[in-house]
Amino acid sequence: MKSAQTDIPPAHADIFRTIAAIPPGRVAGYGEIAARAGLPGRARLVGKLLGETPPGADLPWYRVLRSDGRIALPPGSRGFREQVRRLAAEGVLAHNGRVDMTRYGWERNLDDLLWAPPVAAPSVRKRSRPTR
DNA sequence: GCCCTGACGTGAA
DNA sequence: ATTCACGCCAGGG
Repeated sequence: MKSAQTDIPPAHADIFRTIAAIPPGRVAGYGEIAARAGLPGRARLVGKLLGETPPGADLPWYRVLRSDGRIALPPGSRGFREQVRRLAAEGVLAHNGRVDMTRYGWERNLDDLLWAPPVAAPSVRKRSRPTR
């Protein structure tokens, strides 16, 4: 019986589940999601699905970025700004539409070791430059 | 069936 | 940093 009411292909379900599993404050690439969902090389499928997914969906779609840390949506678009805002709300800062994957990436183990959090806060911290 | 178009990724120039 | 060509796959015309 193929009662067709939930026409959600298992592959899609796996992708959604994987996206939902991205830890808050972390981000992952389309390809990474596909691979984790057991569909290596299917990055485009992930993008396709998110494109079909309504903004109000109960899914952390904003934690998915391009492999280079760039936001995939058109710069300046509604969704783009929305994504930047949502990420910022989690502490993930984007500069010029780009996020530092070595710092916020789901798999940043390597960097984690190198980054060795300098416990004490340096008093000579440079102030963010005025604009840009 | 062919061609083009995507919230993509990677390697080469 | 940019641009191109491919690879990949689902849809649409």
